[in-house]
Amino acid sequence: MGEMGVVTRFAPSPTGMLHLGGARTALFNWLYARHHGGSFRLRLEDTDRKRSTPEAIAAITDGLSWLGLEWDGEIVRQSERRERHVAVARGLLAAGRAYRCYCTPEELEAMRADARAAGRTALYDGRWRERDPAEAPSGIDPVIRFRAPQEGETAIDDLVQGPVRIGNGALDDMVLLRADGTPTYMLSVVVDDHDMGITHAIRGDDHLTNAFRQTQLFLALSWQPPFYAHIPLIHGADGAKLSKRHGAVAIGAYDELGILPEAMRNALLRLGWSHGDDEIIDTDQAIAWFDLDAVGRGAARFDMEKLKSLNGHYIRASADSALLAAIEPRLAVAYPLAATDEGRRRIVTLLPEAKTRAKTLVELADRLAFLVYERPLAMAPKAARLLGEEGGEARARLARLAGALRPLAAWDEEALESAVRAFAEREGVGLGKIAQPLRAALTGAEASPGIFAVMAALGREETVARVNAVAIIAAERKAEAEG
RNA sequence: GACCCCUUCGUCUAGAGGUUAGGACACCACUCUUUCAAGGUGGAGACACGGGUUCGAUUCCCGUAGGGGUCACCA
Repeated sequence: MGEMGVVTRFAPSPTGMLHLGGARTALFNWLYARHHGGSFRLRLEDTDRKRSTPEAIAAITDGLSWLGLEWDGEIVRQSERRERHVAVARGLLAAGRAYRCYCTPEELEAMRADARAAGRTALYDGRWRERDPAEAPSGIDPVIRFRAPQEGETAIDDLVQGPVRIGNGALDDMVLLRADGTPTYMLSVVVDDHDMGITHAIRGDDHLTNAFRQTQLFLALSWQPPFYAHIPLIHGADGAKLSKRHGAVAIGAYDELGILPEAMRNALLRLGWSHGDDEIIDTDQAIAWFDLDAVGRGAARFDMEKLKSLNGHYIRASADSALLAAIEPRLAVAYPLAATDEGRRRIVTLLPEAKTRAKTLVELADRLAFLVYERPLAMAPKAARLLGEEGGEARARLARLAGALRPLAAWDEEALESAVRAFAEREGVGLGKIAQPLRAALTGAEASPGIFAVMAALGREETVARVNAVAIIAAERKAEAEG
């Protein structure tokens, strides 16, 4: 309910992948828009055509879709709005709020080198600001620079950072139009934010100083700047800004790891934002609670372990059908049986048990894989140890157990449990003495979901067959050796 | 270097001028138990430092240190 008219935007440059930082920026914009009943726009800042690729665009839209952050309206591609940007720059030029600068790149470089050597900030010194264009050297295409205010200061009332101000002397006359006539990012952002009616620009705080420059431009254009909210960056394990070299991983990698989008949203939300002691916050709750005033100002590091813990929670809360759909393809790659009715039946039967044990879909699939193995099962070393040697007591007992189980009237968890317990009593051993070798025989591993659930999922035929595969053969070999 | 921002357990964080400084993940122990998990119970673990202001500061102010960000005809 809320004030209509809130318009946020996620405005990445499609030059690489969508990583955690970008994903969180998108999430915050999306949440803020949804919370206020406004709209969330997607804009591609592709003014640097050389570096913008279709692959990168797909990476962004795929990433957002996976995260469940639907944008409203059409995607705006900045490169397609070039004429408008140029027109605005020309207007500024005509109004005397911009001017032509004929410096060569070499000249600018020398200027900066001098400034650095003198211990000054390497700002453009405005050498063409008041110079007569008649003095323009021939053969040089000029850039158009903004005639920025040199006195006073520029202030923004940032929704996260609070009031921040900077002396105008710390800013220089930025380039609006390049020598080839194309608009720069700084111009495009201002024009597009205005034209799109963006009310709130929520972005990483690496843009904080840009906000001052952009505010100056808005003022020069007599436009109303949006509210700014600069959220702290997510840092890598080394404490530095996430970048391609510093652990920036594409959001899609988390999908491959078996992370659920809702867990990712929850994790990202809790990075720099909190609501008292609440940790598990689903998306509806997040929309209801989210606001900018609870966003912290310190950079946070991403913790994979916490994500996995959250993911485990959301896996446990997921419907079995959804989990089946997610893991079946993963399993079917190696085990075709997973994609059959029988395979699916086994998986679905065991899912309620198995999902309490997995922190990722990959783990879940791994723990369920034994259900769709072909016989004979490969035994893990520890599992083989549980079985003991061929002809040994453990295997002999398993052979007797198979005989006891085969004629069971009902084949469900409850019936199986009482049958096995009764068998253990008859044998005069603890349940563990039966359950562990049985687990090895049925799963090939020493750890698995509850053994009765495993048997129920495998079904009578497969259970008996797997037990006999390790027990009968061994017994026969022993008989052979003795006879 | 200049400008700007930040600093509570290992990590993410709550918190208020007076609290046993709370929670979560991770860690340890116990419990449950057919294994492994999950669950339950308990434990260890933090206010960067120095000055102020104040009856009292971790909280407010100023410094210091440390960390981060920005200084392109990239975005």
